[in-house]
Amino acid sequence: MLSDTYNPLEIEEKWQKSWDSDGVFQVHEDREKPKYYLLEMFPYPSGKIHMGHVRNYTIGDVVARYKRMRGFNVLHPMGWDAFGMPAENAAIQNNTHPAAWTYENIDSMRKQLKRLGFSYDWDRELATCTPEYYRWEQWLFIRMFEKGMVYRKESFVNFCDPCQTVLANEQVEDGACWRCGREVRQKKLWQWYFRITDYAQDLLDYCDRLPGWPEKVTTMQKNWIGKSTGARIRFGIEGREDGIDVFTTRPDTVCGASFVCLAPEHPLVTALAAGNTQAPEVEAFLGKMARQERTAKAIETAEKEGVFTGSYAINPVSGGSVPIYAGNFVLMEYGTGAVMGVPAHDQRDFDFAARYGLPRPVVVQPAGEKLDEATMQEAWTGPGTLVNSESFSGMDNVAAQTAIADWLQAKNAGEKAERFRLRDWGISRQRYWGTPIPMIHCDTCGIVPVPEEDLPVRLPEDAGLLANGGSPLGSLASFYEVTCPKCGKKARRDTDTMDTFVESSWYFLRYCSPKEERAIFNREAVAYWMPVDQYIGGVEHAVMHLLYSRYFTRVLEAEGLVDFKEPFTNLLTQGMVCKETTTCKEHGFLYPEEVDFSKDTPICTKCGNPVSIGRVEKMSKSKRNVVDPTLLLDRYGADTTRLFCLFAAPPERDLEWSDTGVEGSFRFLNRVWRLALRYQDVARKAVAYNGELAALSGGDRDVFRKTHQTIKKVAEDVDRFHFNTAISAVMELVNAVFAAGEKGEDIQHAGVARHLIESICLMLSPVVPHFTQEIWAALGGEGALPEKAWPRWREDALQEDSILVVVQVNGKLRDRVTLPADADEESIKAAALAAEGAVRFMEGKEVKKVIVVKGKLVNIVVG
RNA sequence: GCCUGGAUGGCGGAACUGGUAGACGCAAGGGACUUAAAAUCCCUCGGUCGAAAGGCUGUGCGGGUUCGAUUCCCGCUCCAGGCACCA
Repeated sequence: MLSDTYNPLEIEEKWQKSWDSDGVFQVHEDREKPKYYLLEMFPYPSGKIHMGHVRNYTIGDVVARYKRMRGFNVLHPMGWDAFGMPAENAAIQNNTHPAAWTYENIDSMRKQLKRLGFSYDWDRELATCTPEYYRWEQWLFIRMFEKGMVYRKESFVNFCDPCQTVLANEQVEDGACWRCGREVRQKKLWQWYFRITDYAQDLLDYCDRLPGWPEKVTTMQKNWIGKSTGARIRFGIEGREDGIDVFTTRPDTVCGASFVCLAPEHPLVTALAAGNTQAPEVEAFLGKMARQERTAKAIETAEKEGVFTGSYAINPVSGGSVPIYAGNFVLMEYGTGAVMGVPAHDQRDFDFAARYGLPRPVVVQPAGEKLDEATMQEAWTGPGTLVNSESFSGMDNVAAQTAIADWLQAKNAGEKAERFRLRDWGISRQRYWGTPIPMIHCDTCGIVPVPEEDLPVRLPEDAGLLANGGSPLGSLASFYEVTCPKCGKKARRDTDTMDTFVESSWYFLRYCSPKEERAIFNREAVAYWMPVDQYIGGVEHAVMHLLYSRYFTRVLEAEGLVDFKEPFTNLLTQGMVCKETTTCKEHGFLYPEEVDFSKDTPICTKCGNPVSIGRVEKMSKSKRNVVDPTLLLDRYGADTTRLFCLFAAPPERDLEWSDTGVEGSFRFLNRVWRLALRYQDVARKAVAYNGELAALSGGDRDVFRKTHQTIKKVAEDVDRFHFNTAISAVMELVNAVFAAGEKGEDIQHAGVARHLIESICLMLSPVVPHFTQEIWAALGGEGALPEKAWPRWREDALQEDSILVVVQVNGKLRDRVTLPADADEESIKAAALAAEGAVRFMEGKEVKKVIVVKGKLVNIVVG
């Protein structure tokens, strides 16, 4: 029996316990059933779940439960992306240990997720900060090192001298340290890199073989990899034996080069300036560059500037001499770290030449136009015929690209070349809370990996964090003092940790056998479960995380550990949950509960100062524009919270949070509850009707038809992840039943009533599992609802008796006619031409054309 | 700056392959029930003209293709995400 009122908190706890003790969501490899691996991006354990998590995991849970009802053996795991900077920041702020802080957060977040009733197999839970997890990451790192997939090189980091610490890009605000506010400089450090560029071509090729991914994501990845074809051209240097290799996509314009520009870090810059009058200026420029932020955004928005090195380069085709500059718009990591400047045919070069008064010779003349160096307002980047280009003059510029590259190759001064924008993946972090890099530096033997039997290299738990945010590992002798595994002499352990993207690049494999102690994963388990059938997570991960995971899978494939290259067959990128930010002058970003919105101007509850309302942005802990779902859980329960998240917007769309509307979802559940109450007595004794529609009449017929139509619609909508419209469809069904009752056409047939309530329970069970289970049980339904089969619909029960045809005249709606469902085209046309509303607009005009869309619309064209 | 998306009533959204724009829900207004309130139920609800019937207009802006465009094409504007050390 159902209680008179819907009491979510009681019901939810009861069924969660019941499912838990029955092990309903535990899964094992089962060859009898088709497998389905559903994965949601695991969370960083920040302490509290936020609406973004609730949304992401609700979407995943609905799909997991739906697939299970459709007969799949569903793997649906959850865990924690537990290493990362916030733990260190919190540790400094609250004087706790990152580990203690992290594990506490995991405990409280696990509780919250459990309250939401997600169908996870909690036996598979993992946390990346445990030695059981990261030892396999270290093991893999060493294998990659042995295969040459890992190397070291010098590169720059943001460094704050007063704090003596490396800063993340996020920790640099307008070129200054977030902690002390002083200017940040670029410091060179030796760092570890993964050779992801080895796979650039393969990662690119497979972007077109991922039909289950949104095209926008593969497009973004293609652009990120950024393949370009062109040529490497070697310019000579006056007075020197060596030369400068430039990469260009426009070898056809080589004779139009009026300068060569090097990246500031290019090794030749100081060498070329040495001993000439430009030396001091070059030095000043490099000093300035060392203070400039190195994010792509900063580089590309900064004004193009450069400095003459005092040396000249020799054009290998024209033999001309051009000045060599160093410039802030040339990236050392891309191409060769040097470009040739062709102002007439490249806008960036045009701007640079304008600033430094460099000539801009025209070498490509477009058809029907005459470019003139003196009067050009912008670069010409289109096609044309080569001029002033030695023996290549008169040639079509596209043909010349190959011709010039071939010519250069013959002269040993260049060749055709491909370049990728993608750079190798730098993974060294000068931080504490991460996976220790399992390497030892020995003065005698060089770099030696930690022997496998010594893994894991554990993070020392007694390390006290430094107030400035620096890693304690570098000054913790008990950690770094080791003996060399090769020669036994004193050596130093690597004190850097890995980028946390490394952990998330293979966790999906570990879920298949999370407790495996002898290997990174159990190969049979991985062979059964992988690849992930459906991966769900925020769009913000469209490039980096997903690309790194694809790369890791390739590395493992090359190692022979897995036999597939792509980890995720289908991808759903959900939109972000956004909210406006609130800032107080004194206290910075404020949580919504720290703002008093009751006055005309919002007030900071800490100091009483007015609060300024900022842009609507992705909810994030650092911006504090987060909504705490526990408030909703306490008030409405998990089912209403889940229902609202799905109903508010389709998954791929961003969701601007508003508190209103949750009430409506709660109201809907209460409405369904009352519907169940109304029919429970008759339905409990009945068997669900499963006969022909034709055998029913009146309200029974309408309700039965509407129920089947709804079953069909909901299945179709869930299949394409349109949960909001699926829910709307059930709302319409419920409304129709109530409306029929109002009209005196209430359900008479007990079997139809039972079929209705059962169908609603089954259809809504992935969304509101506790609620539907309670009603199901009240009808006398046995067992766990999540284990039942998805309802089927009868084709004969979908048939309407009549159709509504819209009548347009010249594309404007003029009338509607109702016709028998089997009306043929001729009778539809005749009815439309006779429709009163249409006739008025046809008077005195000639009917030129009649377009009939069968069963839907007639458009009469008159003139 | 570059790459990728998005924009529809007061609000969230719907319209699946070009075919009734605004389903479903929120908010608002009116009514019923109630001593009253809550809950519930019913009605109205893009703008504009009109007493009504009905007309005109309307999917960020400007063009185009089409019998017909929220949907396709071209050119913009604004917003969001990513840009390699936030995750």
